[in-house]
Amino acid sequence: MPRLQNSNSNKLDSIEHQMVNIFVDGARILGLPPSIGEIYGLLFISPTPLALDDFVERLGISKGSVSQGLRMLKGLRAVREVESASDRRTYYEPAIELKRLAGGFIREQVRPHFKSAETRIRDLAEKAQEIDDPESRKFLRARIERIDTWRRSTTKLLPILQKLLGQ
Amino acid sequence: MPRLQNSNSNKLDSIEHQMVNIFVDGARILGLPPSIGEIYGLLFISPTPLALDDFVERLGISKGSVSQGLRMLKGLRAVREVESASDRRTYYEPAIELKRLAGGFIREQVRPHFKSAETRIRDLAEKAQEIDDPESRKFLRARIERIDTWRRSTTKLLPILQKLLGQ
DNA sequence: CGGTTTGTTCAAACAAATTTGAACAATAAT
DNA sequence: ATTATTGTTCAAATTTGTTTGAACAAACCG
Repeated sequence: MPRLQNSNSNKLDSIEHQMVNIFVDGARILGLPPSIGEIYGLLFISPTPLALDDFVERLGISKGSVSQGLRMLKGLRAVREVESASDRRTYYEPAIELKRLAGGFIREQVRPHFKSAETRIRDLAEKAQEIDDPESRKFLRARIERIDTWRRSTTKLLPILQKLLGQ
Repeated sequence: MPRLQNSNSNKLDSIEHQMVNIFVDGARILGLPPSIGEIYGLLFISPTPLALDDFVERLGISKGSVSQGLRMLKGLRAVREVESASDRRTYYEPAIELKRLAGGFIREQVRPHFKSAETRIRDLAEKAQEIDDPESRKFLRARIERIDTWRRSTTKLLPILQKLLGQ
């Protein structure tokens, strides 16, 4: 049976909706699922902490999505749990400092890739030594060296980046 | 009818394969399709420029994929056309300077998002003025201001980033 | 010309990522 | 103890993104 809704409960109002969309776009840039953007976005404009059911109701997405989304956002240090003595539920607050958000993203999403790239490049360099033709070997070595230079430059840049986002 | 293959033609050898995989991973980090990584990766370890059919044969992917992939890579300035007087086909060479690659990616994939975000944040700021409750209005304005600060910081960072990748 | 080569386009097929929802565990309330 | 509440898990369903391949256009060749 459909029930009446007041203007603030079940349907996102226009501003909330626009804000959430901006974050969905932001998530897309970062290669994160839309639900992550929705959840963080709603939290970002909420004047009070929110619990799982609030996201389900106001975003109209499943409990499962919200649970997984919050887990990922916790991993990214983009949300924090807030304890509330009076309530069994876990409430969440957004982290809103760009530096911290960038730090979490770099740690969780960027560094692991670079770490695995390091290994794979080393493997490749070894294999390249076994090549017979000196011409080919030289060329390949130069290319592998090039990628590794990229990797090093970029890795060194990450902390600088985070620092520059500090203010 | 299956035909015999020599060891350099149809099947990627082990090193080529490993190198291509590294680039497929790289593409994933950047949110680009695997085929883009394959194409650029193969080109990166090729001592000579390659034409469309070379990619089709050596990567075993369709002509359509290669055509679209090369178009995107051209847009990103990650590959360059090389003219060859003796041949009708268009050959490609990779751009291998990190600075240039980063520049292309920023221009094509990052800036457009920021540009559209700018508009959407402005719209949002206008809408926020129409809110009646002064408390809510104040809070929302602060949040919108916060996002816009993020946007400005990040936008200002892009050229610096590119510069720092210069060596 | 008519045939061949080269490359593009785009709807359909396919693959991968995301979301759902029902089953479940854990804890609290009665 | 029994029921209600809160949150998790994960296989299946759905959605989204990627690749394919056949049809086509353009340029060249004999």
